[in-house]
Order: sequence, then C-alpha cells, then structure tokens
Amino acid sequence: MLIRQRKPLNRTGTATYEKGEARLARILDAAAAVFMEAGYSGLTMRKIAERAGISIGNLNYYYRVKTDLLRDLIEHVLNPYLEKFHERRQKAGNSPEKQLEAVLDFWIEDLGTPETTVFFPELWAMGNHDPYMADLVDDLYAKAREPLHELISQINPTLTQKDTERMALYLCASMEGLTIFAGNGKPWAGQLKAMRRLMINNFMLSIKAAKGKRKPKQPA
Amino acid sequence: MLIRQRKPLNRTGTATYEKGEARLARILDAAAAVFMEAGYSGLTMRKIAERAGISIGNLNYYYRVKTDLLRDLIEHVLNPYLEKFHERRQKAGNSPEKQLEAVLDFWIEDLGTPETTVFFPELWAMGNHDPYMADLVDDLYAKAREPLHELISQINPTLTQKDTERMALYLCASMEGLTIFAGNGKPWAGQLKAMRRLMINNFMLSIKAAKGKRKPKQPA
DNA sequence: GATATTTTAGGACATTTGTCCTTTTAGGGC
DNA sequence: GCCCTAAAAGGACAAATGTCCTAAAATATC
Repeated sequence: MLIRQRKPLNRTGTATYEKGEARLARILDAAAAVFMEAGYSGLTMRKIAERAGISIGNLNYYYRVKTDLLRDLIEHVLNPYLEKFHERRQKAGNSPEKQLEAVLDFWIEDLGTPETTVFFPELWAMGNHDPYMADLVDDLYAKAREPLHELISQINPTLTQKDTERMALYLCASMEGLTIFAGNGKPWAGQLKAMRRLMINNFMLSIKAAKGKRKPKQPA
Repeated sequence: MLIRQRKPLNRTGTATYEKGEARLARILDAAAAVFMEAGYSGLTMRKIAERAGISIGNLNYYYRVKTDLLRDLIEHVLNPYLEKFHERRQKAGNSPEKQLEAVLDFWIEDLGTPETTVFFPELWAMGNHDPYMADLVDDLYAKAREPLHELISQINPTLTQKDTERMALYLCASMEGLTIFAGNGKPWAGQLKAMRRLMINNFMLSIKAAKGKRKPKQPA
C-alpha cells in the first residue's frame, strides 16, 4: 500500500511504502540503541546499519546524510517524553500539591531509567557545540517546565511570574542534576527513592516559604 | 637542564628537558582548547597538534596513544578545580552558615564560566561509556562534596551521617544541574546571580528544616 | 502479467584519523 | 668540541567512516 508520494532519491528520513515506513522506524530504534551504548562519538552509520540488520547502502537510501538521521533520532527519542509528561499531568491528584508531587515523582523516577541516564547528558554535551541541538533541548525543557510553572503559582500565588519561573527552573535543574549521580548505574542509584523524597520535601518547603511580592490587589 | 631520566620512546606524557616539559603543558592547553570548542568527538590528534603549533609527529612523540593524552587532559583541567575548592574553603567566614554560603557562592559562580559549562557535561557523557572517566568524575565530586558534608552537619547536628550525605548530594546535584540551564551562553545565563540567591536561600532553609533522628545522647 | 518505482545489497571512493617510522635538528653533559 | 639523547618534522600506512553509484530484488499499480 502506498503511503506518500515522493521523488525517488534526494529525500531523507521518509518512506513511501509501509515496508519502508517500518524500516525507517527500526532504523531509528537501532540508532537509539547504538547511541545509548556508544554515545554520540560512537554513533556510526555502519553500526546503525548492522544493528538494524540492513546494509550500509540501504541505510544510505533512507538517510543520505548522517546529520538528518541524528536529528530524526533525537526527535524519535524525545517525543515520547513530552507525551508521557502531558498524560501524566492529567491523571494527577486533586490539589495542586498532589499534582505537583505526581509530576515530580514521575520526573525523578524517570531519571533512573537507562535511556534517560545516558541520553540526556549526551544531549547536554551536544548542545554546547551544536546550536540546533541546543535549541531542541531548550524547547524540550521549556515545555517540561510548563506544568511546574503553573502548579507552583497555584501553590504560592504571591509569587511573581519571574519568581515562579525561577522556582520552576530550580526544581528542573535540581532533578536533572540528580541524573548524573543517581541515574541508572550511578553510585547513588540505590538511593534514588530516598533522594526523591528528600527533594520533593525540600521543593515543597521552598515553594511555600518563598516570599512573593505580588498581591491580590494593588494598594494605592 | 635535565629534569628526569627516562628511556627514550615507550613513554607517554612525560618530558626530560625543561623545553619538553613546557611543550607538554602547552599540548594539554591546546587539547583543552580544542576539547572546549569541538567536544570529545571533535578532539583529534591533528587538531591538537595544529593548535599547539607542532607537527603530528612531534605530538606523537609526547603521546603515542590518544587515550593517554585524554586522561592527562582531564587531570590537567580537573586538578585546578580541586585546588580552588580547597583554598576557597579556608578563607571562608566564621560561622558554618557563612562558610557554606561562601563555598556555594563560589561553586555556582564557577558554573557560569565557559570552561565549566562546556567541560563538565562532556565529562558526564563520557562517564556513561567509559568506566575510567566515570570513576574520575565520581572521585572529583566526592571530594568536592566533603566541605558541604562537614558544614551541613555543623549547621544541623541532628542529622545522621546518611542524611547529611544525601543533603550534600542534593545541593551538589542542584548546582550541577543548573549548569545546563544557566551556564555560559545558556538561555538563563543572565539570571545566574538571581538563581544563586534563590538556591542558596532554599538550601539553607532545607538544611535547617530537616528533621534529624540523631540525638546528642541516646535515651534509655 | 507488465511496468514503474521502491527497497535492498554490495562495492567503491575520498577523506579523516590514530599510529608508526625515518630523518633531521637542538641541547645538555663531559 | 664531541657524543648522546631529547625534541621536532614529515611522510606513510592501515583502518574507519561518510557518501555515492550501480545493479538486483521486491512491491504496488495498472
């Protein structure tokens, strides 16, 4: 069954038949696996092809240029994160506190997975040398912080928008930093749950204790 | 003037004359510069040689194997950090609070430098694929956390050792995570000072509010 | 079933990269 | 001034890698 009309050659990351579509997905899966094992510097077209069970020629048919494969790979890995975050946000509890706790819970739990532990530090490193990657990462985190932002402002309405943003960034940075120490296979991995409790407690404390300058009605 | 006796060839990262010693240092400087610009994946022997103003043959005379150069490079960059942390720790204020504040102040300020912003994320990524690098990074952070550990336990003596360690890790992870967002050239770089204030305030709050289980004297 | 296009494989090529070898130059010890 | 080793340069080589080309096989469309 035909899926999309497209000129032969001169294309990248697209397939027209179902078979090609499936192969494309498997290529990106293989690329992700290689990336996790060997990192960005160890990500070669031949390794990807071998992992996907196809020839280099065939891989080159789908991706003429490695850069395109890399970009698709990043999106292929990152998209599920945003989806997971959005759906998790819905089925949170009732109060803003419970909701925030649910989001943070999920966030920190995710740090412990091998994918997140390996993938994100690599992204951070790439972001320092590749503006495209830097933008991609920034966008991702900006979207991931949105729920935090909203919930923080509900828990402590006296905070200005700027203070709320900074508080959200604080939480985000703290959790992401934990990846390095308590991520999968890291020295503190066994204490991830304890760290989660400690962090969330401290976050809540900080949010409530923060003295905001915003007032319900501006006094004359 | 002769500095060290050594068999010719079969050596790595060592020089015998002063000239060689100086060249060695310049090689590592050049390597650090290339590393910062291009990252680990862009670090090639030829780029390093070119940057150092020498031939590949000469670079190979000092480092037969790239791995050795990389390890020396890491140490060459990391050592100043430990030194700076130790000396900064001495000239801190009087009270434990002031001392801790000084250490954290310096720590977060350092995040904003181009070197730290670029170098550490690269180290984190390498640590996921290279056990040697992983150990090196772990050791570094363990040493960097020592002052935190001690000061935290002074500020809140009711905390058990484990709680103190976790609290230190919390501070450490939070600050390191901030690198990604407010490091040099990052979107939040302009708000690094504000974030520093926010973080340190919250850290102090968390340390003091933490309820420890340790008591001065065990009750019967 | 015939045809056109997608998909696949295999080889090939130029470039890059780590490493090695040989030769020349420089510098310290006597 | 002579000798020995360090320091430096340049070339060379094999392996790896991204990319391209051509031909065969598979597949949808008519």
